[in-house]
Amino acid sequence: MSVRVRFAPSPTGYLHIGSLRTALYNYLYAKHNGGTCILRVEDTDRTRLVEGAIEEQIESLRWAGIVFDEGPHIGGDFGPYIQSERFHLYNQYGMQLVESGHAYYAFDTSEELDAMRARQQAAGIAPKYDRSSMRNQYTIGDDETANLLAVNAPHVIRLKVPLQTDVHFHDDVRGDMVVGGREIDDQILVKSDGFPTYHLANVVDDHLMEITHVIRGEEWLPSTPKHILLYEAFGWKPPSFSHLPLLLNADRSKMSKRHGDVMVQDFRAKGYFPQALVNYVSLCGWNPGSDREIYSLSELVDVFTLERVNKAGAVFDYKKLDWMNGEYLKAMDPKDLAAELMPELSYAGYTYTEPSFVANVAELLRERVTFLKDIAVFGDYLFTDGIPALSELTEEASKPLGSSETLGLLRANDAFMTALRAFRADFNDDVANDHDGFKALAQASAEANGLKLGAFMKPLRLVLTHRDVGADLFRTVQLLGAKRCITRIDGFLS
RNA sequence: GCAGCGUUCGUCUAGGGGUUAGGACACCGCUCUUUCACAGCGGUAACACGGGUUCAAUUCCCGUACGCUGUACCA
Repeated sequence: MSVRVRFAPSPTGYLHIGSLRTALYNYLYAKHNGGTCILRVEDTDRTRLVEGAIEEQIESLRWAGIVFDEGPHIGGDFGPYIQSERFHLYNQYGMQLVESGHAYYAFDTSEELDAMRARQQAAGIAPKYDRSSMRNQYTIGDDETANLLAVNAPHVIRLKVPLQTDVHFHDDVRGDMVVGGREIDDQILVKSDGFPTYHLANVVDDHLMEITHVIRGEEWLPSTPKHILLYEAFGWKPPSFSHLPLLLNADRSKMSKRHGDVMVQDFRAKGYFPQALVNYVSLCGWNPGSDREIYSLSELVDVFTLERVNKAGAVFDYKKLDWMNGEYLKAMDPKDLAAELMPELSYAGYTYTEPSFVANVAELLRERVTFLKDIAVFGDYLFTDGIPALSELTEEASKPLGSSETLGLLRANDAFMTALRAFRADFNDDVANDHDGFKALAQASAEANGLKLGAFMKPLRLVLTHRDVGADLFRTVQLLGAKRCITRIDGFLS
């Protein structure tokens, strides 16, 4: 039987990085096995719906390179793929369970439920729906039940968990599991508003959509026995389950917004490459069994197996993600980098944006930044005619920056000023394009005034770029071109 | 509280009855160098604890501790 997996997000907000990892593993597993990857929207809770959330999540997934074979945005033979469009199905299956005795109506009010839990708490018992003490009805033919239903008394449908039997299931990540029936609560299947809960809708849809493998976060492990019970009640064959370890905050709690940016769009906005984010996240909770760490999406498809998924949660390491992003930055084709950089440059209003020039700049500067877009800031002096004024430089860009005070000190430094004039006198287009000639001129100018090469080059960089740091100065000069260099030197000397 | 799950360097992890317990990020040092980086080289750093099984346990078993998740008419 061919593999069919699903990623089933709830449209309650932006796509979480943990959800991206879950979607990724589903995708990798499906593609590794030549199977089908389905997107299904689980919007059974109408109170938590967020407008536009589905679209945002699909877009984030698309950005990450995860493509689905079936889903609300592409269709398929098992649709609709949005649960709110399938509500009629769940009611029908809920009724079926009541009729077969696997579920029952319960008419308790929330006050009664609260009181029950309070009693249990006081008695030190685990809170669980107590069928014997509550006002509920087990049989549909029952007179009182019929009367209550006739007057539209608010009610839910609950799963009738067999107390005496243990529920067994196998998890492909964690092995064989067994949970005693007495530990499982009589889960609400259909809410009093007539809408199904996740548990019912999820099982019904996984069955109807012929899902073979459920790959989801570890937070679902405790409710899996309920799902198994539902499959058994319906007489359906359950899929196999894999519960993924959680992505954690530095304090090892479930990764959440309180501790930093955790939405995929946050990472996107910061400038991470989707390939880097996907690559990094693939390694949180799984490993390929080798020391290699850089994998493209299709390479991940080739090597991904559920057997190599870990059991323990993984703390998300933003620093390692940064490193990985840098690896991608260094590996990419400068032409592509230039194309991606272009919007930043036009936004900043820069004039030197000829693609091959930008590609050269990107190739030169990418060694020293984490994000591509940093090049636009870090190398601002390359993209304009006028040298950016010290005061105009952003704080981010000015970390290793000289100050106007430094420039003043330079002007007071006779040895440097004389050397700079000597350098300026012989500097021309040829020098700007000849590494050895450039170095010889710089050296000669410096030494004639008793300066070491470094004591000349560093200030020269400051004069030309208004920065203390940057790429190799010769290559910088080459990219700047003789004309701009001369203008800047003259500007400083005048 | 109850239930389930988990526990190898700070972090991600490899490994697995006999290993100098390997790699990566981070950190530190050195080299390179006109700066900052990059790179190269080197370094600090881990099997939670206690019992058992065994000639031998970090690895298997049982406890304990700690952590996490769940315990909703949320998903």
